[in-house]
Amino acid sequence: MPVPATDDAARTKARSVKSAPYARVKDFLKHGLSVSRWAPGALMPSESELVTQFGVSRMTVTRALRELQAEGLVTRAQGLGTYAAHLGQVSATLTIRDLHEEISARGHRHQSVVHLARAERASAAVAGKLGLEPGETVFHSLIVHHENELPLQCEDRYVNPACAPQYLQTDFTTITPTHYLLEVAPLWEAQYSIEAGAPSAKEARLLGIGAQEPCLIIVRRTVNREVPITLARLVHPGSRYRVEGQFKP
Amino acid sequence: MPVPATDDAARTKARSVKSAPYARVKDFLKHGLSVSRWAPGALMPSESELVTQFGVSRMTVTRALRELQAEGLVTRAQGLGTYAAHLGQVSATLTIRDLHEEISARGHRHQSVVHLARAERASAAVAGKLGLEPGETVFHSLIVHHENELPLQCEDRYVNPACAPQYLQTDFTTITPTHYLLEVAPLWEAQYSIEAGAPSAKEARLLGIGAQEPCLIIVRRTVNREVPITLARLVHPGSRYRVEGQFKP
DNA sequence: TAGTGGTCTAGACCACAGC
DNA sequence: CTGTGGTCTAGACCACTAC
Repeated sequence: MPVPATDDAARTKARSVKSAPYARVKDFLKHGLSVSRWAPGALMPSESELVTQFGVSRMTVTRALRELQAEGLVTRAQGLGTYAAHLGQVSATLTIRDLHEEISARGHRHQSVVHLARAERASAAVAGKLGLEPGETVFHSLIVHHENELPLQCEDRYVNPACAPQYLQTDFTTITPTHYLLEVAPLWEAQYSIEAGAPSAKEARLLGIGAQEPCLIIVRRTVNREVPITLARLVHPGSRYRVEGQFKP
Repeated sequence: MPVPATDDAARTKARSVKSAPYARVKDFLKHGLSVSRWAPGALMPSESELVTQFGVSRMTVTRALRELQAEGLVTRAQGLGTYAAHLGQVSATLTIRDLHEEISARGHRHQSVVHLARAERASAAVAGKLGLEPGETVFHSLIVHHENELPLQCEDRYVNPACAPQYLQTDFTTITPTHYLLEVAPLWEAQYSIEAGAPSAKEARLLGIGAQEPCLIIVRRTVNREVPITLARLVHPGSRYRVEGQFKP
């Protein structure tokens, strides 16, 4: 028989059983919420109650509650208390990956065919959404992405030249616009909509599908620190693409 | 000249200018990330550096960094340091609201037509996804939701009876299944997929649309603490519905 | 051994809500 | 006035990494 239980083993065991105090408080509250111990809108234990109940300091309890608040499971109000949240609307996390990564992750080949990459004068509609004046210069690219030689996405994109002056010099056959723009402006906000619709005649031709085939259309507008960066319309054949996501409290 | 600055005024000004110390640290780092002061993957200032730089305690710095980590803007490793995150994949927040609330919020009328609400024996496919044995009892509802008398969603749903025994007693003309299930099981996880496709013949008939019309189809599976609750297929005419969301670091 | 993050403590002051 | 959350401090011990 080897040496008796080492410190390491004892510590590992203790950790796996007790985990961190703040996590124990958090799990206690989370579990109570999941079994409706506190109904939505009900008053939950105060910080000081949890302090005495768990025998930990207030900072520890505060951290647990703050994380639950960040996750949307409780709402807190100064002077009032902590309340179980109404989960009437569920915020799900939808991960939008760079298409090149997504295809590579599947072990498939990704190929970009550049149909357009030039400077244009902005139309009124485009200018409005990119914060430009109509007639100002705007970069416009039209790229069809293939997965194993099968067209997967038609990417029609307008870019604000002020945010990415080198945009047109990029080799889009090796770097996707999304990837390039992420490097140029790594922190941004985006609004998007997802809808089903028929492709335009041009899109149908580029994607090699029928004019009636349902397509998943994502329209995304990206801004960085109040400055609009880019406007993209991504059209996918419905039979070849779907968006997946999950919600996890 | 009026009375010298009151305490209140001084405090308000101080607050609006300085805000909370942890927020100042956070904003400093966030701003640096947005202007590429630290490129993705680069080493960022250590906690102790920030402590001396801002003249605050370590707990304050820690909080700022922990929140940035939770937001996915930095990655941290014990013994190594804090690194600017690669934002190769963007997690967007997609809010799925109860359809009744969504329609009401637009100031429109919502009407549910119940085409089916009964117990069935689970098929192999449904049983597998709900954690049941084939042939076990499962609740099945088929409801068409209308917005101002126009069909908007065909909701085909299977429910695990163990999670919602009273499901079939619910009056679905006044309470949506989503709303009811949220009350029965307030804390849950969901996986879903969004795709474009043609409706089935039955769905086309129920929605009053052509068999070729593109539809936005959401398939959602919901589980609560390892127990599958419900499986839903939501079919919307592409011309009448879209999903919107946003990403905000 | 030195530097990093991960966590906890025991106090403290403040702002806010309700009585 | 009391109780609530919101925040900060100055220290502490630990685990991990790299040299």
